[in-house]
Amino acid sequence: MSTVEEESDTVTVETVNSVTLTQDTDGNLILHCPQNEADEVDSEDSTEPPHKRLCLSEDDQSLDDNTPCISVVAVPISENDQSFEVTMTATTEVAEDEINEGTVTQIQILQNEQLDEISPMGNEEVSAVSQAWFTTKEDKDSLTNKGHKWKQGMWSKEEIDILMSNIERYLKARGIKDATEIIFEMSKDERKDFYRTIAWGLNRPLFAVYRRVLRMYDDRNHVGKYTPEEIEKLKELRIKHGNDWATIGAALGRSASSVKDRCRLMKDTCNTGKWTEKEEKRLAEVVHELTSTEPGDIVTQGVSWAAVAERVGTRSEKQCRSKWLNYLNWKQSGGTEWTKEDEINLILRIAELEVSDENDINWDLLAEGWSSVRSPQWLRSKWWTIKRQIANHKDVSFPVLIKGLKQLHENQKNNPGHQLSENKSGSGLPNTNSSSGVQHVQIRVARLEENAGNAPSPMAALQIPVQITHVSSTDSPAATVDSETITLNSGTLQTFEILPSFHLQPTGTPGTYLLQTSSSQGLPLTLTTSPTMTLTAAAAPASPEQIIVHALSPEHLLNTSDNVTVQCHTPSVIIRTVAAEDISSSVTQAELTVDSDIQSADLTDPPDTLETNTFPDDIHQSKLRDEEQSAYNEDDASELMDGVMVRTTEEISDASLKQEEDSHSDLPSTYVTEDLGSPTIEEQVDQPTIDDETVLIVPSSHGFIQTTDDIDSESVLPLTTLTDPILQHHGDGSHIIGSSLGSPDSEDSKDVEDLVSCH
DNA sequence: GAGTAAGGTAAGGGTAATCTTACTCC
DNA sequence: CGGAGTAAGATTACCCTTACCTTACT
Repeated sequence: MSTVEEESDTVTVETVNSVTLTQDTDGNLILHCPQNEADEVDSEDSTEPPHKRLCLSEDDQSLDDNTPCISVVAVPISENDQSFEVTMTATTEVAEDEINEGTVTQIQILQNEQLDEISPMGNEEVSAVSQAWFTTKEDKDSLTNKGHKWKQGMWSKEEIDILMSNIERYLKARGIKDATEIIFEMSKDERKDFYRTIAWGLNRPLFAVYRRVLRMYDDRNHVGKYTPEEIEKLKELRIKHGNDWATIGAALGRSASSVKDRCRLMKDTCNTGKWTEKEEKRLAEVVHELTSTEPGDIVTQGVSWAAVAERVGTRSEKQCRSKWLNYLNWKQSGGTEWTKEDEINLILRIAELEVSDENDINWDLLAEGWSSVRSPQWLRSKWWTIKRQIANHKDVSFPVLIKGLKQLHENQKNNPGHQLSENKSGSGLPNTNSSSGVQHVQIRVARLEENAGNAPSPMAALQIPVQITHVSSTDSPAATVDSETITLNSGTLQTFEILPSFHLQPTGTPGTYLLQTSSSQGLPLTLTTSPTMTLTAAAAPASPEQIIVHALSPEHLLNTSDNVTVQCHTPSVIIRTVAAEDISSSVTQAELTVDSDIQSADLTDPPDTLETNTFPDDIHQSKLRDEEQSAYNEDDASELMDGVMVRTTEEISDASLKQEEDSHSDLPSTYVTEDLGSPTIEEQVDQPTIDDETVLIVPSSHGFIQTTDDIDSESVLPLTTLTDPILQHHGDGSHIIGSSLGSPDSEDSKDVEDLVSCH
């Protein structure tokens, strides 16, 4: 898949026919190369075993520009063991057909006695970009003319990982403990090739790598906010040393760039706070003057803010820029107010771009002709605000983020009656009494990516994309809402994405994961797999008092090839609530059994050992995400809300709920009720329903039924047919609880509210 | 001494996050 | 009137690129 450009004569290439792939908790694929195979390629008689590194190769041809880039980190298992582990991470989009057709047909082991002299990255493509210092325009033009492109902008986590890994390897190879020794203490000669070496696998100019490394290891960087004392001292030093930032920084214990940046904000003549009309007028005049534009013209680029600030006199360049781009430019040109519809439009437009990386968005283009957009920069900041509605937006892929936001806002659009503002007054949560203090937690099974034809391993069995949101039905739902997106790469054979939800972490018990919130909300949910999937909610002190579990619509799943869901693969689904004090001795509060005819995947199947030409999806996540997004685009948003809903609640005090309680006097501790705002159609045991969702409410005096209650099967809700479209699609499922949710959209809308308010 | 690679500095545009302020609602 | 909540505006620490300079090596 990628090869080494500079193969020296000392390099020999052997092909290994099979390796074992596993996956670590980060979703990285670990390739285990058996020692015997490694030995086979060890043809040299040298007393010291040759270094080996791994090379994924599509064929014998050299790389071209379209070659997908996979970062490979090869780590020897031990000094004496010729086995090694390789971590691979896909870094660019890979066409899935390439994957499925097995274009990666060989894994080559290269051996070289001076491996690190060739590449620390093993198989990384040697980017001409990363090996060029180029800071001059000529250098850039030269590379551009040769068809090279390189990454700019903020470093991604993947890039930093690669960089750190490279540095680590460099240090290890030379027995150096601390990178700062090299960076700050060694002479140029001593650290020869350091930057070139660690730049492998990074499509950034060497200079960018150099700057990044300096920042990373400079302990005078990231010191934080300047204290008033520091500011005073900085002023003195500035007078004394002028623009000698290195000296000032040294005296202040700050990096040169830090003091330089801070000084940019400090102008004796600078005002702070609200701009006066006079200042605004002056700023506008200066901007138009310096850009040779007329009042009313949109000016967002080509402004020398230092020059503007100089002329404005009372504000710094940053202040001028911010004021202009975020307000004045728009005001001057007669822009319109930004509305909620604009927000939805923004998400839709971004989604339409179908970019896999946020950096690929052309904000200038996006902002063009959009009267309520104040500037491309402002639009981007607006996007940032929207994005932050998802708590862990940083942890998810861009397509997934878009997908979640799109769904969220589409639902809002479709269900304006469930806006947060209405929630606030209680109308958005008709099933709960706003005075009850009841909190809701929603868990939505979102979507699953499956590598077709392969059964999951036990550890990979639970690949349940879930979306969890907390909603308080108190007056301030937003305050308690948390939501985030999970991406799970469980096992080697399946990849899936999870919409905004909680972190799912392995617990150490095979097949058991712990769902954790990123906030202090304390909602540990334990998911266990086979043969029955169990969702266990442990009631932490701050835990919510309602749990709602959704299963995806069957259409959503079955319209895709990766229709593996809990419902599809397990004979039953049990949803339990447990008291916080004893989560381990989980007590069934409600059991929802969902028979499924679908046995497309056996959760207990042992893990497969992959052939080298079998590429796991994980490597191609970006592609899958693209697919996922496109699949999503085809879905009706409401479909996502179809499915099973189980809810437990401590206090169900609203009238409608009480009504239902009355109607279910035969189920003293179990209530079947309508979904939020939806009429309820209760189903008797074993009665099929034709509803999209089933709701089960289990009251508990503590939000969760005490573990000591030890509810057995008798106390489990009576069976009824669950009319889950998923199940219907797969034949008739027998279900325990049935309750109609006449308006899935309304629930959908609530999800949206939850998400919107989660930040 | 010239050429070149590597390292370095300063300027300034930009981003992401927090802080502050103004406003609204009760 | 005042407190709480919220959104918008302001601020700022840090990031990144560009242009140009310096140093060391061949």
